[in-house]
Amino acid sequence: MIVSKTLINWYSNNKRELPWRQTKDPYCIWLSEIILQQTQIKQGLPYYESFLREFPTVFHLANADESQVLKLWQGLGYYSRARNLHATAKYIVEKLNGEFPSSYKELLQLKGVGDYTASAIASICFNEPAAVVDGNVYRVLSRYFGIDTPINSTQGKKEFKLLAQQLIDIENPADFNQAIMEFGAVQCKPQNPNCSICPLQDSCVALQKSSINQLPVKTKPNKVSKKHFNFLVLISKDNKTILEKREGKGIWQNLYQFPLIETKTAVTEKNISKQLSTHELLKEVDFEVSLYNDNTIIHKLSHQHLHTKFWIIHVDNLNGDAIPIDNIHSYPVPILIGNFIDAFNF
DNA sequence: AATACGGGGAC
DNA sequence: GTCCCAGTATT
Repeated sequence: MIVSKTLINWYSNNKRELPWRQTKDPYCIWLSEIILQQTQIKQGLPYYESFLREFPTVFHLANADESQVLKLWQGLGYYSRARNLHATAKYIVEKLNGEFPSSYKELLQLKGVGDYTASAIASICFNEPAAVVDGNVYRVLSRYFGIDTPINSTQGKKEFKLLAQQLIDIENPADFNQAIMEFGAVQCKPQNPNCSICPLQDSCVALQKSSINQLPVKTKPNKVSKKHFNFLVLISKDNKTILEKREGKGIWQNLYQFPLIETKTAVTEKNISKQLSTHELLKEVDFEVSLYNDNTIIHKLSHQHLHTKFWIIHVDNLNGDAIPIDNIHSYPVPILIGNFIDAFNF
């Protein structure tokens, strides 16, 4: 693949001199990779130096106290990395005689080592053609191939990993992996990359389509939206009520609920009464309304908080769609409704 | 499939 | 403020 060669060539001419690039010792590579997870080189570099000074080998690290490791990690964040680092060092010393696993598959078993880190160590130290996919690789590939699959979706992770794996130079996986990452960090950077000096400018899809700034696509974590649900618990003198089936998409499809009035904001009894008098089910009907729950029930779904009020509405009669309250348990209902039914003394 | 997990750098 | 950074573990 010509792209792979171009990247490796660019790397040989442009790579920064970094201490972990002077060695293939798995301990050093492992340490550097853990430190650099979600961490910029500038921030991680001093920690790499101090860790190697304090713990020159995996045996030194394994013999330390966890608090000593955490102290040295102080300020770097994501402290589970430090705890896993220490635990893994002990594991390697005590169970593996101080010898690092040498394949992607085995490395993946280590605490704190995921797909990325296992690939990095396997390729750099053991020449295994396991493609790394980090934030840089997502950016380079999405732009070069013009792929807009969200990089934080399951689909995207699969797709980009496969693409990187197809692209990797099996003759030189170590340099290819580091090349594409370094290229992403230095040349194909997030903001305002200088594409006029890019060695891939002639074949970059995003550049042709002027979509460099649109890629990669990352779906925003949906903010939790707040909704106000008002359920109308209608009760007739002959002990009937009304349940409605939820149609269409969205939550609770095909489940049953009391007639619902969704409002933009929380409503008062006075406020809801006004709406009720014109409601389809209550037109020209005498009714008496009261609020069941004084405290708003906040039902939490993944991306919605449902601020819920149950309004008890007594009427003389209900039409033919009403069901006997005694049958209410035969209908599938959301937990929110089910909890109310169980708690309410019909 | 979401979410928690840190802190700093770049704009 | 917003986005991003050589991601992983847990729910």
